[in-house]
Amino acid sequence: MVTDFQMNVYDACSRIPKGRVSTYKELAKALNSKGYRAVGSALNKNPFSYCRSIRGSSSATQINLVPCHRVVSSDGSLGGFAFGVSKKTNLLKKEGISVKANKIVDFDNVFFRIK
DNA sequence: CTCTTGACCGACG
DNA sequence: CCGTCGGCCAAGA
Repeated sequence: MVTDFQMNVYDACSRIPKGRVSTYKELAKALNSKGYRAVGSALNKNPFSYCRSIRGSSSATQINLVPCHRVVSSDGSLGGFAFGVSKKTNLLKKEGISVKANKIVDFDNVFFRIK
């Protein structure tokens, strides 16, 4: 089942624009909480994962999927990913974010602060 | 209700 | 620049 907390996490996460990244801490803060770890756990169970084949590619912009790969650790390192960090790296690069040695390049520049 | 387990964080040595 | 440690918080056993 999906708890309220988790939904809040997914919602906050989905606000991160393409080509930018945020942190677990920032997400928690947006939820008015200090449960950084809990946020990570929630993303881990993310039922709306980006890796789920975006079939059709038809047209519609119905993407209600949560871009959980745009969430990294507060020190700029990648953090984790349910389908493997390498997968996460690829997705990020595909969006124009460079990653090196398991860290976001120019982190301060691509960091997105949630309202 | 009480552990235990994380995609975490910050301070310290 | 490591590795450890204590603190956080939600879920699940």
